[in-house]
Amino acid sequence: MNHAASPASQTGAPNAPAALYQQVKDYIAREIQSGAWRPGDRVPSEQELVTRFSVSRMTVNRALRELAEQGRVVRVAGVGTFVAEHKPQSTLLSVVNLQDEIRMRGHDYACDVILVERVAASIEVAAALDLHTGESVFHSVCVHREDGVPIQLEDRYVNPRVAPDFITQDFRNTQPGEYLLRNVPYDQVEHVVDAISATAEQATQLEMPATQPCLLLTRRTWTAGVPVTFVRCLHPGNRYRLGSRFRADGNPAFG
Amino acid sequence: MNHAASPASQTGAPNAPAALYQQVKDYIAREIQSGAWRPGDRVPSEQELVTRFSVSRMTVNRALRELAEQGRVVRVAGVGTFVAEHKPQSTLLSVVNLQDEIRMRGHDYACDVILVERVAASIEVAAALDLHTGESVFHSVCVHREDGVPIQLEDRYVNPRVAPDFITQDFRNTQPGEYLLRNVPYDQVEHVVDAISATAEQATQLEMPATQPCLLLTRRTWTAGVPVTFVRCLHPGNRYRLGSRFRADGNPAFG
DNA sequence: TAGTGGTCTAGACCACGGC
DNA sequence: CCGTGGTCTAGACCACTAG
Repeated sequence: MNHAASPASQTGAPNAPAALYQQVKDYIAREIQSGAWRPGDRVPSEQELVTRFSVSRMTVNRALRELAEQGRVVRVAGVGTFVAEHKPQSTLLSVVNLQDEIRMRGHDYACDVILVERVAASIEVAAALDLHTGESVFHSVCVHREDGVPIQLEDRYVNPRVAPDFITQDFRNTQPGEYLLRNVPYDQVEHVVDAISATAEQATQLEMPATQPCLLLTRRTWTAGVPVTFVRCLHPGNRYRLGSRFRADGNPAFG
Repeated sequence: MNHAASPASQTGAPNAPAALYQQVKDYIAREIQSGAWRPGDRVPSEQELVTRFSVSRMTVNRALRELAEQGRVVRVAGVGTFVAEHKPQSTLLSVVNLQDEIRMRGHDYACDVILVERVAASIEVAAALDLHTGESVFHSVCVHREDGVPIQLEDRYVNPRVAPDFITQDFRNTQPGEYLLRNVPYDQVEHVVDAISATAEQATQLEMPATQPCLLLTRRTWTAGVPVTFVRCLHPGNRYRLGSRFRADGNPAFG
């Protein structure tokens, strides 16, 4: 194995050998992927890998730490490293900011704010925002358009405790979601995707036939554990889809 | 700042101070989150942080590297580290293995294999699997059930070049997707989610009314760059949803 | 007590980009 | 040229777990 004095392992280097930690990582990943090491099997200890690859412990440690972050191995201090049980066959789908996504496609983005009001929380909204039924909440409805075509009907509820000035904003230039992102950034988010039919009113607002199935993206966000917003985004099924591309090595590349 | 001789920063330690790299990470994350450092702003160099926090460069490097992995900063070798442009408001949704998911809920899982055949690739299938139209491909159709209720109609095409024995398998005990996972593990995957209407035949197979909107999950997988399988999973909208919960600090926790 | 992983240090060499 | 980040080393101390 080549050492510190060896050719570059720099990002840009064209035909450079992989970084040492990456070589160790690849080796372990291959043993797991090939089935040579089964789930639950013990992975060689850091010290064993140090001697086997003739690298320092920090290098082996980085390889194992990153594999653990990816969920391929489980590390237990004082015990050892093990092949993760049952490669949780989960994959990731990306949910991107609509405005950025549309503009990145080079298309025109517009947002019609249909409604901004203060209402009493329904049972559902109160539960979602962790408030009492009947408490005052902010409510907004907008239609987002791509090149003039409605792409999303956004039905949003906002917790006045964390965004008291929401109701007094001028939403002609900044859409509600954008305002919240800038002023009440969240640190936790929950998403749910459903396929449903639109109501007659929703179909009208989205300028689509009522028979068209829709994608419903429901999102809740929190900041420091306090609910910020609860929003239902309704997309005509023939005008919107969620997608992702994922490479095994760790970094997802979305397209 | 406390040093090597300081109290534990071990995982298990109850009231131990955070690890030094974590403290540096937290500091930078706070400056960004609070808005003190705007997108595009330069983050102090590793050397500056080393002197400011009186820690070693490796420690600062780990903090910055992990922030870069999370997409909060962008690092350019030879130039510097910068606050990431407009936190690409993307979030992740998990797509989990259906069989595991159902069993994890404590429900009964079953799979009816409707069909396994060899067919000539249509234009669409040929494009998806990177084959020529009319080339021979394997085709299977199954219905997956949760407690007897159809949850997914799986329409799968398999590249015979990478899974030549697919057609000769006995799928009474192992379902097609499971066979592929075990024998032709993939290293790249693409997912797309749509909301569509089921055809009459599909509605019958799923034992659902034809008017019910459906979630269509289309997946393609590759191994070493070669397409493995192209599968369309159709879910009745009222019996299935995709969901995720994401914490800001890095590791998504799905529920 | 011996082995494990978790963290940290104080150096080091390298490729890159801007000056 | 210098400062930047990317990587690597050969040690070190610690807490935890098991025999």
